[in-house]
Amino acid sequence: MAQERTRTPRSTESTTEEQYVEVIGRIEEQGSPVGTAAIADMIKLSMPSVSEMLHRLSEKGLAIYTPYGGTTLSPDGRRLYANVIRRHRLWEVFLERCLDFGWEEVYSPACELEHATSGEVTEKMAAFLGHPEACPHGAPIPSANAVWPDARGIPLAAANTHGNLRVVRILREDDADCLRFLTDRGVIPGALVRVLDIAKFDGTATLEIDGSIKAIGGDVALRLRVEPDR
Amino acid sequence: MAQERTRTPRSTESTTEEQYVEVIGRIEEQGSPVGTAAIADMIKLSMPSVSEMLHRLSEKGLAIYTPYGGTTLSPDGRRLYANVIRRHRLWEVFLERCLDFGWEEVYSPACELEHATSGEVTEKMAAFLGHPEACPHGAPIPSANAVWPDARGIPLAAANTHGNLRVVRILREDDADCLRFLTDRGVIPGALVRVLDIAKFDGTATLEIDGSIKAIGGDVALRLRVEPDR
DNA sequence: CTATGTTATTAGGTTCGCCTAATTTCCTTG
DNA sequence: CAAGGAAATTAGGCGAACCTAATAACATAG
Repeated sequence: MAQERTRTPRSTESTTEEQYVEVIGRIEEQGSPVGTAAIADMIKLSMPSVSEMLHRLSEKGLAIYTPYGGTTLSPDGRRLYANVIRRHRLWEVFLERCLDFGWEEVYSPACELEHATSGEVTEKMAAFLGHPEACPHGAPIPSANAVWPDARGIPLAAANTHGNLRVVRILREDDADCLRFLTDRGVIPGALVRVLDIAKFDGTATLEIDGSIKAIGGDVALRLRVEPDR
Repeated sequence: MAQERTRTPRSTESTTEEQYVEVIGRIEEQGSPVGTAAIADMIKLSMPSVSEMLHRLSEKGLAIYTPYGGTTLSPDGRRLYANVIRRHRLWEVFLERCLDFGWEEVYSPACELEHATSGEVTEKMAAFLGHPEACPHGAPIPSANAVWPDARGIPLAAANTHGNLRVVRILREDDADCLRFLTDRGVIPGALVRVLDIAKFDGTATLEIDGSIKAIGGDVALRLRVEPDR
């Protein structure tokens, strides 16, 4: 309602700024260069809008931005990023575990909730959920003081081809279509798979899952993280 | 994050508009006349800002606004109001029941969350919480199709002075100080009280609660709703 | 029935976020 | 190393939501 004029009792960052910081962080984490175009593409806004906001984030000390040269999160920006991701992924856990959403559906409602969540609510949620260390996609949840747990899993292509592998994480949790595709094939976090082949040519993977054989395109295979099953 | 440009997949109402509608609805429900000043006061904005927004709400068909003459919610506005209140109070139930917030603290975090909650999340929350009919303050939660359950309780002053009464609702759930005051005295929803006296002069009430005697000022007493204890 | 104060609106201005069109910078390829 | 194209920025504008100062409407008390 109103009365509390604290839109968000976190600091002075607007929802919009948080969104930009989140997008920049995600691109950085993918290892891609953080260009204005990449941000604009992911956030679905025009490049001039992004360019303008980068100046603002830079002034605010959240990003390090060199015109024509790309963008990085500053230490403050990285702290905020960890915080936003923490809120986001805790909501994802809640939505899947308590509200009966599928793991492939939790991303977007979490995006809406994350910016409306105070620190107090965040920490009480974490306690309520038993301080989970990963979201339903297997991605790590940073601690309240912005420390990241060790990322679990290695790329499928890097795994020993012999022996059983446990799927521990799937990247690009925003790509609902891809997640549904993988769900169809049984490739979900926690699944046990065996690699029959990975094509040298384009990375297409042939997997045995639950006794049946499934093929996964190279692009998608790159998004899987696995661990040897002990 | 981004990608989903649906700020809120409900309709086309902005967060801001929802806030105004909520405030107007609450004032209406109190029975007070809905003047620009009352809205401005509750929402903590200047009167010109409110005046401007009333024109916009009027155009959008959410409010019926006569310049110099006051405002009412339109049927559409009333529907939206019920919807916002539903989200708000479901969050309050969740915050109190699951996250260990006190009933006097749930109001403002719920204000932040309510505008970021899609219909799908709302209904799954309702199911998760067992379709509660009242918030922690005893206020009714409208159904998904905007039907209000019967309001429980009668004003303290209207209750039979002899016999035990059950506190079933406390109005003005936004007034945290008052709620804390009442908590101190054990006047919380569900408490059993006996009226020893209600001053004719100013309504000051003398109550017996849990074996001890407590006085409650007339203004506050007006906010209590009770039921005869069977 | 006029004077006065309260209530409300109009006028005019700001900031934030966003856009399109025009221009600039940079990189690459012939 | 010039030319072309991709990437990015600047220029100029717009709407939403806010504000202060100035003005108008209404209600009521003398």
